[in-house]
Amino acid sequence: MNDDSVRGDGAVQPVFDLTQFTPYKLALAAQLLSEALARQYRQRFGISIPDWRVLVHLSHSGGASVRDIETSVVMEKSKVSRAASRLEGRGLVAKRPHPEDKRLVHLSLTPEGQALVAEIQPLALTLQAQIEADLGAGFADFAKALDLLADKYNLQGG
Amino acid sequence: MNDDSVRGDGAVQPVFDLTQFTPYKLALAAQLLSEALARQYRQRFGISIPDWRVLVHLSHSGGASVRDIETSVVMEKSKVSRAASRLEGRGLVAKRPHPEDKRLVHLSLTPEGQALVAEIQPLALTLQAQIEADLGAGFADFAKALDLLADKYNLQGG
DNA sequence: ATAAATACGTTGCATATGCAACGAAAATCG
DNA sequence: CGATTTTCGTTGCATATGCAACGTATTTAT
Repeated sequence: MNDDSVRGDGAVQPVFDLTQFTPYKLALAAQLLSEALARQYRQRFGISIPDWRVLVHLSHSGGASVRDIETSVVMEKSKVSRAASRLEGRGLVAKRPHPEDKRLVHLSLTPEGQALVAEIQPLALTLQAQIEADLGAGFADFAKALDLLADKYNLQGG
Repeated sequence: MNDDSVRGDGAVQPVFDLTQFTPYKLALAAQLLSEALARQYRQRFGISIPDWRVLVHLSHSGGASVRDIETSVVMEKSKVSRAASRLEGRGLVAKRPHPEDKRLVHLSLTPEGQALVAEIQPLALTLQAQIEADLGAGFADFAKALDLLADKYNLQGG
């Protein structure tokens, strides 16, 4: 990444190889893994990754507002809103007005939604186990590094 | 991630926390880092990440076809084609017919394109250095893990 | 040599996305 | 209290994306 080459004018121009650039590697690994996952979710259950994230968060939390999901799974609120509408249309999620704060929309899984999550989770757990096996002893450090980067580059460039 | 909870019917349902799911963490870190980078590129140079990838590859290779870029930086050919057209429109990239194979479009940087790359590269190198500093001794292993995952999940789910 | 199959790059189309604007509701301030 | 600000969720709009289809060119097979 950092070998230097001398140009005709004598100035030094670092040789830059995109494939050795960490943000690129990170984006690539994330893209490939997401695509692999998305293929499964889509083919077998007809849901997208945003859908999946909403479903999982609702399963985990037992119910949440759009804003809750926006912050906890880091999705634009419009993306959450649209995913929720899609899922409601499929009968997987119920939208109810919040009794105390009428601005909020309370989202929760329907029984059908719970059943779907119960079906998909094993796939995710299997993938997780596979990744942990792939990375072996280095897995914990890898996960920590991801957390560190996400924390450091969360809003702002460092 | 793998704590189990017992449901009313006696069956065991693993508790699944999206935020501990590695594909999610990976996607999140990649997204945040990409956004930080994209902000800089866009604000200061008016280019997108696909544009940047094409520019860098052309700088590194000295010239390439759409297909070359598609495979080496893992971008859909339509994405490459559109980025190349945008960049041509801005005078940063030249499109020429390939002399031997008339199916190919030979892309190369114009002097203006070279100048732009020379301006942007320091930003990228700085970010790279920062990331390496953030991760410290663990950087090399982290990079290796990314390569391993990208390799393993390249086309297919493992 | 001719036909069929493949490769390359562009474009049309349907969908997904981010962002800003909006209306409704709640919180804060004077 | 009443007025202003802020919050929440949805939607309109411009843009970006993936995928398939297409025209052209080359390679392979007959």
